[in-house]
Amino acid sequence: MVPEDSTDVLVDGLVRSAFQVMGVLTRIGAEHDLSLTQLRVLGILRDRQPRMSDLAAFLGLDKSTMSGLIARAERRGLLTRGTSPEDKRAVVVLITDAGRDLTRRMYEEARGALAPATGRIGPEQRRHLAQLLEPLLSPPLPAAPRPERPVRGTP
Amino acid sequence: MVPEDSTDVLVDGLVRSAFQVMGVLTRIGAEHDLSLTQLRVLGILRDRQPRMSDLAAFLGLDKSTMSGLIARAERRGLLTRGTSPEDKRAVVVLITDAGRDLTRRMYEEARGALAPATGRIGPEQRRHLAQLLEPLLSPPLPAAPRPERPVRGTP
DNA sequence: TATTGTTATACTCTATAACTATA
DNA sequence: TATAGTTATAGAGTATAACAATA
Repeated sequence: MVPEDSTDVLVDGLVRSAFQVMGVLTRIGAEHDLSLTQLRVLGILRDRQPRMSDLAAFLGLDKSTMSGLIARAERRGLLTRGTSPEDKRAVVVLITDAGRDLTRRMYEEARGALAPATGRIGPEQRRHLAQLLEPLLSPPLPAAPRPERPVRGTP
Repeated sequence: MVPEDSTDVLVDGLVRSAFQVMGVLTRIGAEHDLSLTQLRVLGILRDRQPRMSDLAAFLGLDKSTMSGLIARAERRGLLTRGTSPEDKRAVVVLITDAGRDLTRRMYEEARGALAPATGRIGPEQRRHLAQLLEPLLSPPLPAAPRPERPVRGTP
């Protein structure tokens, strides 16, 4: 029995946890006819109005992939495209009320679906786990950095 | 400032961590022309010989999806299909030496790619984090439950 | 009859390449 | 010239439906 390296056991746990969480989110998304990526985009848009290129860079996707993703979500009325006043080439993406509602519902469902897991430890431990996780997390997309004032979408 | 619920902060951390880890695994898989699902399948096969239906159930995918996934990986020589002696309808999936090598390399790359994150806390804390995570994890596919003895593949 | 797996089909996700418009 | 975004195209991932073989 070899003594286990602390990084190895942690990475193993993080990977297994990640697959488990992704499984839940994928299923919940699918129940609302959304891909995991679209669900993630909606989550990002809750408090941001990024440009197409911001989203593509953050998600590690090609800009052409974003075009299709955003187009399908826009067709469903979950978000709209707006123009930036500062750069006429840019397209900013804005969540709609319908998109916001759906997103809220899905994240509630995710909390419920993960409850059997998170409920296996006590509230103190949950807080402690969240605190230990925190330093590992990459910074999210900055909230609403651009533009200063909300932008008019095309309804 | 509303006091945050312990479950909410934890779920938020788990979701962000999951997207981060999936991003790393997706990139590493892509660098070896493998999808996230195929990378996961190879990881599962390291110490198991599941049937197609076991894999499909565990991954939450349709059996027809498995057929395509396994066919593409088999064409690349990463795994083979074998037959079960107990049930002539069943197909068991076996990793090849090439598949095992590639899998080991990819998981090493993942450890390296996650090192900047996991290195932000000390070894004690890494161990502690892994311990807190442990109770939340779903049980993996049982290791090599069927068959008792290894099965002959079709080389 | 029910289960295991494959095939045919259709749609989404994804990247590459070529294009337009703006900086 | 370089950057932001769209469109055309092609391959992989996915599910549904229909099917063959075995239980």
